[in-house]
Amino acid sequence: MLKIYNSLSQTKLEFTPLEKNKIKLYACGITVYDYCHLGHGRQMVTFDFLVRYLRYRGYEVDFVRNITDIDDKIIARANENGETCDALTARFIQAMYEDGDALNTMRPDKEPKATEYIPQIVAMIQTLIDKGFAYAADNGDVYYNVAKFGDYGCLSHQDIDAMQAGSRVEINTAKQSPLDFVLWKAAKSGEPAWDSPWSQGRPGWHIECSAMSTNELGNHFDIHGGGLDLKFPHHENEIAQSEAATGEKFVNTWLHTGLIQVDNEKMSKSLGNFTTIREALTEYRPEEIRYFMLASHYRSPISYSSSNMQSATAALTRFYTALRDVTVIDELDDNHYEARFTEAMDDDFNTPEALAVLFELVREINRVKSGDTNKASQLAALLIRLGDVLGILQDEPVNFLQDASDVNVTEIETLITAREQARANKDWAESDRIRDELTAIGITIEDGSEGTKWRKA
RNA sequence: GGCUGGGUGGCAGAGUGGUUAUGCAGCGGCCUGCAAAGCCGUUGACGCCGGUUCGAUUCCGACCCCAGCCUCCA
Repeated sequence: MLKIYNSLSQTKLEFTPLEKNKIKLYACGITVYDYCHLGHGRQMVTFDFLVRYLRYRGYEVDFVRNITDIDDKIIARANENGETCDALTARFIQAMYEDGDALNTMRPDKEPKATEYIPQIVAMIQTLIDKGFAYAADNGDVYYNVAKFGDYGCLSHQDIDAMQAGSRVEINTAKQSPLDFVLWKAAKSGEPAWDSPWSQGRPGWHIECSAMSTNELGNHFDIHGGGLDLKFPHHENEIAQSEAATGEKFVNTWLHTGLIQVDNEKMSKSLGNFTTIREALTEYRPEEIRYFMLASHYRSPISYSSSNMQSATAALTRFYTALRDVTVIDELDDNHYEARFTEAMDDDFNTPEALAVLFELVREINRVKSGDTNKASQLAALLIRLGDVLGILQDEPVNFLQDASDVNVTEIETLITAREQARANKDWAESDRIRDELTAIGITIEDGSEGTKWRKA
């Protein structure tokens, strides 16, 4: 029984899709004015294994993730660079694909862009005005009247009065209340603008997602997610917009991914403590980054640190060492490992628990490896298949362990051959000297019955 | 100040009203020329104070601490 934690009810609930065996899922994508950092990466990886698991579980998944390609920051950055918004966003959309691909994440089924949904956005704003939930101000802006939506705060579990008391929103005289948020923003001269009944302008950030999600997935769909930092106000505002406009329930399950921290603080653009995905990839391999993210529950904060990354490397080394020299063949029909893996993942996508099951599989493989090679092969096939659900363990073990990209294979093999000669002569001093030499260049040696193997330390 | 999460062994990180998480590190053993890898065994924990209970790390309450949100942010 699949259970998912729902931010609305603040409990783990049995998950039942609206349509039998079909899940409609929307994730808030990124605003493309800069390179993605690891926080974005975690969100991509989380939705990726989530979709992989749901499909593995037999559901048809319609996965939509938007791209915000018009917004104040995009305009500001394009101006700084002296380029058009279109040129800027095209570049960073391309970069986003490169980063997502590098992390072995699948592309969403649909990726609506805000600029391609202006008519739908304008129509939704008009509906909100007609129904009395929004008002056009004299300056050409349109605002949502938060006080009109009775359930406002249902997701962040705050009431309007408390929010106003703690509000740090700047004074904006065009708004009737500080909590009201912009649906349509009138353009200043030189800014990109679209026609609307209220002004030449552009959509607010929140309305985009309401328009794109309901147009792609229907007024009422299964799962909507994003980073925890989007819960308020973004997702709260989406609920207010969508439910007011359609008169229907918007989303059944709200799912939020935990944030990445650096030195006990959130990784973010504004704090400037972020590492971009491509920067991280110069230091670590994609699978290590992915493992690092899988090693904690998706809702927990995780700390990007060298020691945590080293743990990821160590764990993957153990997996690939077990898989090395095992011929993978058809696996056994039934076994308790897969059942336990599924049980763990069914419990709100408990990847740490699922990985623990995979480690037990590793131990079993290592136990039978030298005796029952047939069984080892079957278990290895299972390990690789379950690893694929998490998006890991798909590399050739030797590729991972030797990572020949930054290593001189010829030099290593020459040294190993020389060492084997010394060992044959029982010249242990020379043998150990060569091993020290290999250790010095970061290579670990393992003497086995099938000869000497090496891997990066 | 309000609203969310969370505080678990040396580190990371699951979980549970009484019983092994798991990985790394440590210790003992096997294997090895010695190592490495692997296997077997093993030490070690639940923020603080009360309460409920035969029994709480697990439930309840207070307190302390940490993070996120209340402004754009995955």
